[in-house]
Amino acid sequence: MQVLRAMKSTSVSLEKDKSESPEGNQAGKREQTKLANRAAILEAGRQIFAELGYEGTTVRDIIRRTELASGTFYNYFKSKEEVFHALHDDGLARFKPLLRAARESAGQDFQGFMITAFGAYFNFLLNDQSVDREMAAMPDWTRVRFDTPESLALFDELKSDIVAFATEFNLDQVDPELLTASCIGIAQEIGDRLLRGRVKDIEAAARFAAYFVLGGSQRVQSEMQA
Amino acid sequence: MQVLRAMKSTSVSLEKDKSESPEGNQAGKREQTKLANRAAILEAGRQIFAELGYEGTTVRDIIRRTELASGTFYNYFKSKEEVFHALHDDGLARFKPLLRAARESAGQDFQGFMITAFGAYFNFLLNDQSVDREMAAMPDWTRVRFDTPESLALFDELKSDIVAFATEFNLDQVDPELLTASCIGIAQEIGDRLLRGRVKDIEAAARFAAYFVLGGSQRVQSEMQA
DNA sequence: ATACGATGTTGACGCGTTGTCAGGATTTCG
DNA sequence: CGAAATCCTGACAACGCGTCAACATCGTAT
Repeated sequence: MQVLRAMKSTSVSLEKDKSESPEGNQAGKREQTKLANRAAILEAGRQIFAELGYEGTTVRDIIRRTELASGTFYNYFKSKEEVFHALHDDGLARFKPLLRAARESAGQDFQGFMITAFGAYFNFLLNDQSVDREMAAMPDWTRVRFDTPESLALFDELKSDIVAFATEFNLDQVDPELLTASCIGIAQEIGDRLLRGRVKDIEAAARFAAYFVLGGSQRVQSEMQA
Repeated sequence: MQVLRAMKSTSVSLEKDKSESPEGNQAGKREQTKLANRAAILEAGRQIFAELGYEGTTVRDIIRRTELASGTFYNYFKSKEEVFHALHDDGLARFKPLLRAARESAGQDFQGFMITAFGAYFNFLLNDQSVDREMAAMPDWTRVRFDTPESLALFDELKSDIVAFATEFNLDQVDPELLTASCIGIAQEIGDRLLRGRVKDIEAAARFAAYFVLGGSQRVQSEMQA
C-alpha cells in the first residue's frame, strides 16, 4: 500500500477531490506518492538506525516500519547503505549553510571564523535530528563513518576556506592538506565526546578548538621556516 | 578437521611421536589444537577482511578459508565482530610498547615525545600487518571504528602521558580531555590520509602534528588565562 | 467517459548466512 | 585399556536478501 493513500485514509472514498484541492497538488499523483514513499523510507530508516544501530538494522526492519511491501524498497534504494548515505547527506545539506554563514560573517577574522565554525558544528551535532547523533548515543562500540561525495565536497570547501585564511596570514609553510585534516580530526573527536557527554560545554569546546588550530598553525609555520 | 592435524599432514600416520618431540609440546595436544584453531581463524579473518571489507565478509567466508567446520567457529568467537576486535587488539598490543618507548626516550622533552609518538603511530599504520591498514586501502567509502576496552585503555594511557607533560609545562588551563581528543583526532585523520596516499611524507607529517599540538596547547593556555 | 499503455507496487521465491545441536571423533586420565 | 571429558562436525530451522511475474494505479489519447 502506498503511503499517500494511507495518509488520506480519513477521507477514504472521496475519489473526486475538486481541482481546487486545498494543498498544492501541483505535480501528478505519481510524483506525490513517489516523494511520500521515499520520505517514509528515510524517516523509518532514521528511526530504525537510531534504535538498532547501523549494523543491526536490516532492509526489512526499515520497510516493516512502513506501509510498503518489501520489494518496493528497491525501487528507491539499493541497500540500507544507500539509505544511510541519503540521511547523512541530508544532514550535510542542513549544515552546509551554517558553515557558509560562519565564513561570511567572519570577514578577515580567522579566529572568529574558527570559533563560529566549530561552534556551528558542535551545535549542529547536538541539536540536529541527524542519524549520527542518535547513533552516537548507542551503547555499542562500533561506529561507522561514511565518506560520501557530499562529505568530500564539504571537506574541500572547508579546505579552500582554510587555504584562503592561511595565505592571508602568511602561513605558506603550513601544508593545507594536513591543516584541514587536523581541523576535521579535532572536530570529529571533540564532537564525539560532546555526544557522549564526556565533554559538556559547547562554547568552551569551540573556543578550545579554534585557539588550538590557530596556535598550531602558527607554530608549524615558525618551526618549518627555521 | 582440526588445523593441527592438517599442518602435520606430511607425517600422517605417525601417531606416536616420542615424548622427545623436537618442538615443544609442553602443553597437551588439546591446548595446542585450540591455539592453532584460534590462530587459523584469526589469520583467515585478517585476510578476508582485507579482501572483502568488514561489511562484506561473513562468518562463513572466514571459516571457509580454514579447514574447520562452520560450527567450530562459534567455539572460538561469537561473531565476525569479535574476530575483528581480537585482530584490532592484537594490533594495539603491538603498538603499545612503541608508545611506551617514545615516552621513555623523551624524558622531559614534550616536543620530542610528540614527534616520536606521532611518527611511531604513522609508521605502525603503514607498516604493520594490521587489519586497519589493509582495509583503508579498499575502494570502499565505508569505514568502521571500534572502541574496544583495549583502545580506551590506550587512550587513557596517552592521556596520562599528556597530562604529565601538561603539568610539567604549566598548561593548567588546557582541558586534558580536549587535548587528548585533539591529538587522537589529528593522528586519526592524518593517518587516514597517509594510508590513502594523499599525504606521503611520514616524517613531515609527524613533525607537523607535533608542532601543531605544541603550539595549539600553548595558545589555548594563553587565551584561557586572558 | 473510456480504454490502453506506462509506471509503480506487491509478496512469494530461490539463494545464502546465521547460530544451534545431537551425534561422532579425539584426547585425557584413572 | 576404557571411561569421561572435550570439542569438532555438518545438518537444520529461521531469517534476510534481491528478483520478478502478476497485479494495481495513473497518465493520456481518443
